[in-house]
Amino acid sequence: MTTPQRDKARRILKDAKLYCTEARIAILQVLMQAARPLRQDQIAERVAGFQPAIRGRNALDTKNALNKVTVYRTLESLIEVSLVHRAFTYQRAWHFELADHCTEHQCNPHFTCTNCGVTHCLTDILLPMAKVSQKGFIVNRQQVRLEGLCPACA
Amino acid sequence: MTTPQRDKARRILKDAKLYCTEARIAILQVLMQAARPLRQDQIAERVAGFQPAIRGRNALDTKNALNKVTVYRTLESLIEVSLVHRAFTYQRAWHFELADHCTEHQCNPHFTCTNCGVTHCLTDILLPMAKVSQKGFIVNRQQVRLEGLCPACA
DNA sequence: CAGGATTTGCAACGGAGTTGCAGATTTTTT
DNA sequence: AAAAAATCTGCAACTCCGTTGCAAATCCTG
Repeated sequence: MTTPQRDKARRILKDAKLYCTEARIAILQVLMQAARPLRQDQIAERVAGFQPAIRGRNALDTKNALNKVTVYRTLESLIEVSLVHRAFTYQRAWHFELADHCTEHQCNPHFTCTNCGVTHCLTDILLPMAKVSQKGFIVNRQQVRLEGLCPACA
Repeated sequence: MTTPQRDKARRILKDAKLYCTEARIAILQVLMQAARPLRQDQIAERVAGFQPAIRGRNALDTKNALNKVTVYRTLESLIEVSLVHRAFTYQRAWHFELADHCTEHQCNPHFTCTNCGVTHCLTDILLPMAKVSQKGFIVNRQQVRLEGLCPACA
C-alpha cells in the first residue's frame, strides 16, 4: 500500500533517522491530517480507522488498534527528533501535534473551549516573548494557554 | 492560639463565607507565607510544621499532618471563592498560590526551572492578552508558562 | 535472507487527582 | 448553653494517564 501521504511520512521518518514502522507511519499521518492537537487515545482511535492494516500481533483484530504504550513511545520518539511536540492545554491529558508552525523556543497559543473541551492551536497569533526583568532568569521556552468559547460553542 | 496572621486568615475565610476550619486556616497561612506556587504535598508538609496543632483525629500524631484529600478539597473550596488559583507549570502536579496579583482573566507567567524544577510566579511581567483574529473565538483566560534556568541554577 | 538493532505488546506499576461514606467540627437555631 | 443543621475530615478505594520491564515481533543492513 502506498499513497502520496504515506510516502511523505516515510520520507520524513527516514530523514529523521527513525525506523519506518507501521506505527510511526500511521501516527504521523494522523497528525498530518489533524486540524488540532490530539490526545493519545484520540490518535489511537484514528489510527484504528486507517486503511492499510497495521501489521502487528493483533493485525486481524477488528479494531486494528495500537497499544497505548506503543502510541506513547512512538510519540516520544517523534518528539525527540522534534517532529512533534506536546501542546499546552487546560486539560489533564497531554495533546500532541506536528511541530510545524512552532519553534522550540516559542509556539502558538493553545485554546481550549470550556464548553466542548476541544483544543485548538491558534496559528495566527504569536505573543511576544516575555521580557523577564527579574534578576537572573534565563527563559528558553514560552507557551501560552487560552481558555474560552470556541466558534462552535459561542 | 491567635496571631495576627491567623486572625487575618480567619477574617478572609469569614468574608468568603467559608467555615473557619483548622485546615483552611492553616493552608491559607501557608499560602500567605509562600513565595511561590506550591504542590499539594508541599502544602501538607508545611502545614505539618505549624505550631497550633491541627485538631483532628490524628491531633497527637507527631506529624500533625493533613490528609491529602483534605488538602485537595480545601484548595478546591478556596479556588471556588477565588482566593486561590492553580498555577500553570511544566510539571505534572498542580501548583497553587494566592490569587493575589492576578485577575481571573489573566495572571502572571509561571516560570519553571529545568534544572531544579522549582516554579516561580514572575510578578513583574504581564504579557498583553492575545488578540485572536481567528473567527469566533472568545477568550476568557490566558496563562503563560516559561521554562529555563532560575537565578540559582543559571 | 540472516542477524543484529529497534520496536511492539502485555502486564503491571506509579503518581496525582477524585469520590462515597461515616464520623467529627463548625455554625446556627432554640 | 445545648441541640440541630450544615459542613468538613479522614479513610479506603478508585480512576485516569503516564511509565517501565521483558520477551516476542519487526525493521534495516550487509
